[in-house]
Amino acid sequence: MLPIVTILQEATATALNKHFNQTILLSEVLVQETRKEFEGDYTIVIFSLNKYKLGNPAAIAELLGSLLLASCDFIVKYSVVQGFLNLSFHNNFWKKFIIEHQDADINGDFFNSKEGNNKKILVEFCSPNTNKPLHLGHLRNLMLGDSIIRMYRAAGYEAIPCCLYNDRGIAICKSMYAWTKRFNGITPEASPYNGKGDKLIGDCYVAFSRMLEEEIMELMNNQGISKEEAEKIAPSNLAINEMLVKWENNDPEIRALWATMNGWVYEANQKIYEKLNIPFDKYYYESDLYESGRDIAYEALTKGIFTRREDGAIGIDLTPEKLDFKVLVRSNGTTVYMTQDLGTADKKYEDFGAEKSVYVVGNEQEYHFKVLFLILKKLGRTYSDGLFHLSYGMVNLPTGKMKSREGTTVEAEDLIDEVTTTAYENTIELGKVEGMSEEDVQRLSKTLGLGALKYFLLKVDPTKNMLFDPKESVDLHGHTGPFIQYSYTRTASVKREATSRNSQPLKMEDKIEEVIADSEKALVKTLYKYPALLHEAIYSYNPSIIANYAYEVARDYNRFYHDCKILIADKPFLSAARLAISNITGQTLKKCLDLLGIEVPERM
RNA sequence: GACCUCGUAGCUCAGCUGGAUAGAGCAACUGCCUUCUAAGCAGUAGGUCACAGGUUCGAAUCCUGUCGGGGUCACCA
Repeated sequence: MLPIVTILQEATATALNKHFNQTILLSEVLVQETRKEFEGDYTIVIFSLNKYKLGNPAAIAELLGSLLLASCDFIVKYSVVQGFLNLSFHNNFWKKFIIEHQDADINGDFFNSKEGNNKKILVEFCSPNTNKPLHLGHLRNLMLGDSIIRMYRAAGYEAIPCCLYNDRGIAICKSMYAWTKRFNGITPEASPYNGKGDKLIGDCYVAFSRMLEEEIMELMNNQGISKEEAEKIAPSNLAINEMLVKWENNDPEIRALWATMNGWVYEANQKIYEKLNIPFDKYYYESDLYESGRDIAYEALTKGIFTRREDGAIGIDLTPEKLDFKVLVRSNGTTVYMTQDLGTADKKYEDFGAEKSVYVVGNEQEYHFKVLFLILKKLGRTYSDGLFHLSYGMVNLPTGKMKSREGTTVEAEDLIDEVTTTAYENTIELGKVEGMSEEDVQRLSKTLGLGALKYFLLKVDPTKNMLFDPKESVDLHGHTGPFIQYSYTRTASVKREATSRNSQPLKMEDKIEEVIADSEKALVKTLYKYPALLHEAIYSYNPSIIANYAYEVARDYNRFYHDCKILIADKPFLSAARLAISNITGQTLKKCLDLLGIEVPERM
């Protein structure tokens, strides 16, 4: 089924082409929903055709109106207001939609498309370091990545979630060194960590910074040297550099410590992924990949794509692209971050052969990915056109920026626990626990708490920086996840009640006029838009489109619910129609939330 | 310094491929539960769409400039 906008564009172009013997492009025909203060369903903006010099807009609108009325059987009337042609659809059009979709299921054709044709798309997200716990920024990342995966699956792609662990390097050495110095013998099982090894490692990382600061202060005071000089000779800094060298030389002791401490973090993170219900199909580790781009670099050098600079460094001159010379192998023969990414890109393609590959990474790395993709293209990688950096904005706190070294972060796990607790308290307070076991209440609280958190982070345009207000994130009213979940439970409740009353489905012969009155129409029109919005959300890698649409559906439904009695004993056809609308709404809300990774309860 | 990005109600955000009187939520104030769940609905109030020019039938939306916030510009990751 073609989207209605396309149908109207085609009908308009066909009618006018014939009448004026001109070629009007579909894309030049502007079709939009009629504003609610005017009569009509869809509007054609005649001004948009000005460039074809067809004549006075009002006259063209009249003409087009009569042509469309004749050619499109679903149009029942039209009106012209200035240069706007407002088209009213026959109630049958909406009724047909309701009848055809009253049994639609979230796994069915209406809610999913096949446009992906089972093509593979790899989505890398989260990308944690192993030297500290996951924080709020990772949560935004995780939820975006998960939602992208879900949206692509709904569009018929084979979407593969993967996670790259930055498990080596100087940062991990900092935590390791601090642990040996200050925490030796303390394991995640010890108090106050209660099994949370990521927190222990995070504390080590912070401890290292303090230790180093103390040393630098002491050196500066005692030896009267500058801060830069003090940094160079501070024992802790010397020690971690030595550690890094030992690690690279496979020193058994260092490697063992490294493996143990990383293990703590993997375990802790895994628990969080499980809590969030965000699984990965594949994990990559920097420690396996960090030298993998070297061969590519040397090969590119022989092909003349890369060049050797006078100082011996190998890289690529991107000044023609108005970028700089990018070094990929240092003059001492070691590789850089970008080189590793070249190797990783090849490895991913080797593993999955995905035509599309998305990196969900913060916008501070835009330059990095711009250069990376450009180099891969110059290297002639066939997959390079399918690479996309989903660049998302930072999450700020009311108190300012998060800095892990200063301990001003919001840790992911704490936040998840907090929203769950708040949801629990609210559920109790509202007296919604009747007939529920303690276990039910716990499960509901988790569903609602996570719903609130995920929705809060996903409703904002991913490319924009956002402010995280802890109070607002656990709110259950208004433009929130729980509001949408609540709206779903209303549909579920109506459905249960209808089943017990044995309501019959809507049939074609049921009265049209009463079935789609004004009270129902706004909601039906909103429901009708789902496929177009899914397409738009996928096309723009933007789950917030789905989030905001779900809110629109929920709001329209609650208005409808308030204005219309759904289960009316004396008017079975009307009841059937409203029940059908309610059911479609329920599935739409469930599907939208599912695309956002949010579960729905049946009661709340 | 150069480049990128953002600036919409007290706060958080929609709207931005140019279209009709700029929309929500939160916060404030008013109403509405004997009814399919009030985690809801309806209403009041709140705006020079940062500012100044330009493009045109029409600009929150496009262009230029100014101001303000954020980011990037490594042989760091």
